[in-house]
Amino acid sequence: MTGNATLYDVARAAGVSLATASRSLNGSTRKVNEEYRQRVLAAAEQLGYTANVSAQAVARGTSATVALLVSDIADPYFSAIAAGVIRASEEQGLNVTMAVTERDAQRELELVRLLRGQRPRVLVLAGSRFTDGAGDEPLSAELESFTASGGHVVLISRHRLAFDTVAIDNTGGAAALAASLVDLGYRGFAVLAGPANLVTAQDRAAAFTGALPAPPVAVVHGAFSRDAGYAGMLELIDRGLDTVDLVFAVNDVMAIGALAALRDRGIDVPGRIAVAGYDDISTARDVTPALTTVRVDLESAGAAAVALALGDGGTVQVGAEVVLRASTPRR
Amino acid sequence: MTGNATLYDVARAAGVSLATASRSLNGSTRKVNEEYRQRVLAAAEQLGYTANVSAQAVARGTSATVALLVSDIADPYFSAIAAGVIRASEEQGLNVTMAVTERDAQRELELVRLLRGQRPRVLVLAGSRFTDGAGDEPLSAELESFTASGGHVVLISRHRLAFDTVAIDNTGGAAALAASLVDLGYRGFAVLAGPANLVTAQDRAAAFTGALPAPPVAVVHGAFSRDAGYAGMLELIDRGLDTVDLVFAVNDVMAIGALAALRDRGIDVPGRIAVAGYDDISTARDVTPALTTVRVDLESAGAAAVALALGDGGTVQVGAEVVLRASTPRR
DNA sequence: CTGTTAGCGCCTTCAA
DNA sequence: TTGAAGGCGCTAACAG
Repeated sequence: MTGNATLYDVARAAGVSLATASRSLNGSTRKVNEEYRQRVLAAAEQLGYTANVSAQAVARGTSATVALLVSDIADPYFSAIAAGVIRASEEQGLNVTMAVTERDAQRELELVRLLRGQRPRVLVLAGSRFTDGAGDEPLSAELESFTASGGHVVLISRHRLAFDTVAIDNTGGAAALAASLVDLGYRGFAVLAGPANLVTAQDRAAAFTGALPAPPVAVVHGAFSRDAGYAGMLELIDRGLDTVDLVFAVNDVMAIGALAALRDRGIDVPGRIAVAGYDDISTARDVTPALTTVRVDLESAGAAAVALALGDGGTVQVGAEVVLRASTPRR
Repeated sequence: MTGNATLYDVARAAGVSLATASRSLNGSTRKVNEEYRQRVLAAAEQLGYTANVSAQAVARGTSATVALLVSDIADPYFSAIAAGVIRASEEQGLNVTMAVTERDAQRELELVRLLRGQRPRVLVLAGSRFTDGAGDEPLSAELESFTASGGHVVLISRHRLAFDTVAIDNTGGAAALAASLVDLGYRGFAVLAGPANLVTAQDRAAAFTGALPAPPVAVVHGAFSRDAGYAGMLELIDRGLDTVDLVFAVNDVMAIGALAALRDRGIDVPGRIAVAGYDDISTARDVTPALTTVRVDLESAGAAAVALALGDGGTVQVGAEVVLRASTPRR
């Protein structure tokens, strides 16, 4: 067989009209003679027919797809979210298409435009906004015109924009973590605060320091990555951390980088200095010492996003829960 | 603005014909009066026009999409591959749509049919086949009729099927690892061999044991996951590993599970027993002790898959390189 | 170089 | 219930 079988082909093979074939294959309310139906199904099977979803999308004016935009799919944070989005989408018979922004606002805007071209039913944006609101304006406009044309937009963890959103509890979790650590006896804090212009990073850092009895000894900014965590920790070390007994990294990936830096410099963790992160990515429990962190159910967040879009919209919070592990023993 | 602007709208707004609008917006070889062109562009901009890719796909008879099928996107192995596929696709102006099989052959087949419906230009299947060939037949048929209709199929790491493939060096790497370990003085080996019916797992295990001077002391099967690695290691411990001085897990995720089990049982690594894995996922270097493994550049493999599809096809090997770390010191 | 006009594959009124 | 026919948004000959 060469070339894809078309609906017309199966209709002819089954000896029925196009309409009947369409109705028995993809139609909504079935009202087609059972015998015809069987003939069509058989013909389709025999010809290896698969409906051309593009054509369906054009004809119906809407496609069965969910478009997902993430910063970096290799980052466990986003791959967990993606897993949730994909699972929930598939359950609803929706396909997901996906693109990665590499944390570039400009690129993000382009990709949103591109994805809009697919006329997806839902557009999910995961990843935090920038605090300076750079590029917010055109993005908002783009998203608004998308919703105006019947699409659903769901934001994961970026509360600055006015769309349905799955909020991740950054402030509550960070504050609770700070409280727990103080409770454990820690007194001198340093913070690997991540990008100064990323809302999520800033929220976590601010809530954490806000819940401390005294201001942190040091705050270092850097990218949201493992390597930046490593570099930031080195910087902290070089600055001297005599009065520091705990380093809080605003995400686990950075915390793991920090652990590596401490190890490489021969500084005992948690003996000399304790470390805590945020997110509870799966490797958090596998590093040594196991990392104290704040658990966020990212996969649920992803699933919630599509549920929100397909449901009544609004905002939903996914909780954050402090998970104390070996990296922060009682002091 | 309500509803999506259509090409017809912008043509009218610009005072030109549909064809001219099409040509200046999406046309290939541009041969349109610059003034008209500007007018069209302005109108498009003003109306917030985005080409309906579905309509384009229907009209052109081909879509600009790459469909990617992975076993589990939350698994770092697959998310690295996905990152490569996405990056390379975007560089070529292709969108990627993605689905996850959850390692279920039946589901995989369904998803392939579903994805075919999108008439993608390329279909990338990542993830190993089953040794029993279960479900190979219908899958092959499906893939063949896809290629027959002009699509490109690329398999990543599953050499049993006759399509273009990005082969991952499982045997060479495993053999080299075995040799290195023997060289380091290890003599008693146990293998966490993963699923008995997964080609990749089997290849690695077989090549590893084949390169050993004597058969391994023990071989345990289980899923390809962290938890299965943990469970398998416990089983090994319970069987008694007096003569074992090294455990090889056929992938890093399992190896990390094994490390956790050893830690929980208070067994010193690498003092009492050494551990090695495969893949060199990014956390391999962050666990303690850092994991000896075999590096496979998964992201390159993903990128190579789309290059292959867009190029001349064939088979490409991505190399494997032994990476010795602290988990396997000289004995 | 521009506009007209068939389609692309499918869905969906509208009569029959 | 079935079939014929128009239309979805866009592209690609085809004439002008």
